[in-house]
Amino acid sequence: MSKRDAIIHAATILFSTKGFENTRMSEISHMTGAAEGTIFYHFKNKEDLFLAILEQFRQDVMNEFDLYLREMEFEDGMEMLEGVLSFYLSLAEKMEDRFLLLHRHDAYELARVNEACKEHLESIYNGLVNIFENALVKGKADGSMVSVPPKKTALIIFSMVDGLVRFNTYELYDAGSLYTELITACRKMVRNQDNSGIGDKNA
Amino acid sequence: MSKRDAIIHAATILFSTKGFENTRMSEISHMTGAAEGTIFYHFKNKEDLFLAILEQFRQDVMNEFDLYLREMEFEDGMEMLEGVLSFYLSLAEKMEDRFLLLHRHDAYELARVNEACKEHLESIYNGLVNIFENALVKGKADGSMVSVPPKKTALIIFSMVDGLVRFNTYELYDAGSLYTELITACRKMVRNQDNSGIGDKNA
DNA sequence: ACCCCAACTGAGCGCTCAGTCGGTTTTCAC
DNA sequence: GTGAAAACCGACTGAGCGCTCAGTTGGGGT
Repeated sequence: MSKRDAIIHAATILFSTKGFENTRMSEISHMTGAAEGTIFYHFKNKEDLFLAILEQFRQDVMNEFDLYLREMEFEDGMEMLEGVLSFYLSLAEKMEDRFLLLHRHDAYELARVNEACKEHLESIYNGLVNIFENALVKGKADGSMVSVPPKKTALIIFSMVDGLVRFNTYELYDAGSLYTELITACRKMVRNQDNSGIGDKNA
Repeated sequence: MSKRDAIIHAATILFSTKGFENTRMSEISHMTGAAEGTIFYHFKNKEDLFLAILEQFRQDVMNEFDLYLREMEFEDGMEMLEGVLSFYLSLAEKMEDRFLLLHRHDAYELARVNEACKEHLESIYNGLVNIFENALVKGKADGSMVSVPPKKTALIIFSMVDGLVRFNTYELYDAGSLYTELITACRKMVRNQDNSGIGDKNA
């Protein structure tokens, strides 16, 4: 592992757990065994290091999803949605620290003044929401779901699952025990079962 | 308005928009006209000031909900859920800065080392989730909803609405345009009508 | 053997900022 | 009016931190 990679790795953990501001360059240095000067040799400043981490995260997440979607074959949109949901949750567990990074405010702060950062963030979010949206479009086409506005519904589903992951990292509730309820809730939201008009056929 | 109140007010805005770490005591001083020494006369340190803000927020939110629930009379649980949802969203707009504070990571960070902070946070979240839960229990009792696990469903609904508010503050999507979809989604999740055997409550 | 240069080093500079302290003003009970 | 306490003030301190820079190292090319 090169010094540069080691620095990115250590900084990811520290930025995630302690936050950008609360992480000292000296800590990263100490954790990697690299001198402080070395960090500034590879990254022009602390902010630049942060962006490198974000970019790496984006690539890794998208790669994971690409691989997953390529190797899976879904019967219909409903099945795809469920698959994508649970894969998202497993990813959030597997890459826990970096998801935490996304759930901090540091990146959004930086995005206000740094165009590159804003692009990274939007690209990450759009990528994720698109995956859900694709499932919804597929489900609509094959009749496994009712006709819902795909983009908006995707956003709602995303905010739901993202919120749960957040609960977990905040350690306020055990979100893990909510996974089955989450899937059930999503299914109810979009399933095609009673053919009523959208929501107004009350028994 | 006393100096102390002015300090809390200014600090709330600054902590919300700039974050705890990024807010200088000198800024709070400048914004209020109070000298820096005065801030430390009223609050023993920066952290203590932060906790005072949190506590104030908790009280205000709970007061608002108490008032709302007292003056409203709901036909059934379903109506209550919708009312509570939209009131939550309007509150988030009205108290935008303080909700932003809740969506930052500062408080959760502090909660790890500060017991009082953790208690404030849990009390805020439990208070909010309970409100949704009460609506679900009511709906279950009066038959306007299917039988769902109230606590878990309340958590899911809460994470959904909270996620939307977050989108808004992050300015990534216009969550406002999603409000009607949100209500629809919730209704589908819990409504009592002919379901294909999942939850079978009678009309 | 020699050079070159990318990689790396770490002491230290310049600055920032939470918190202090000695003092002044305001308030108010008697 | 008087005294004392509460409220307020702001220059100052000192620890901490991002970043610099002059110098070292080591491996590959000739």
